[in-house]
Amino acid sequence: MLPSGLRTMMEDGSVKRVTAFQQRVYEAVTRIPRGCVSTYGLVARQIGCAAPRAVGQALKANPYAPEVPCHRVISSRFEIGGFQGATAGAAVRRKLDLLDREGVRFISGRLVDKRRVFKF
DNA sequence: AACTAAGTGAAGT
DNA sequence: ACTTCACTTAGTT
Repeated sequence: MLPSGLRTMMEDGSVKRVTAFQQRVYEAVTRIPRGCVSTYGLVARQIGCAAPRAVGQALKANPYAPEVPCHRVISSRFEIGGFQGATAGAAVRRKLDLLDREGVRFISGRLVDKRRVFKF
């Protein structure tokens, strides 16, 4: 059971439960500008968390897409990372497409221009 | 107790 | 430079 202050009513009437940790993750990710990316590790460091995997878990549960641009978070080795619960397949291709539309390119699974990494 | 959308370093190819 | 592999991390269920 979660604290009662951490509920969010969605437009369709459903209620999503968002933990304090998730709110910290979403707040940080919202600051990543269009055309840039960050990494799970950098987001974790930014919010004072030592476990980047926990950031991935929070983004997987992101109820605020696309307002919280979770597609702009990739792995520290400049690989694409996951999207909508998948680490491969159609969902990840959509993530690549979203980034491509913002001018962020990947070649053979790796981010081309490392200057696009937003350092907070 | 088990499971992660990860990170790191080490060792192999 | 690339690919595994083992180990670690901490938040959620």
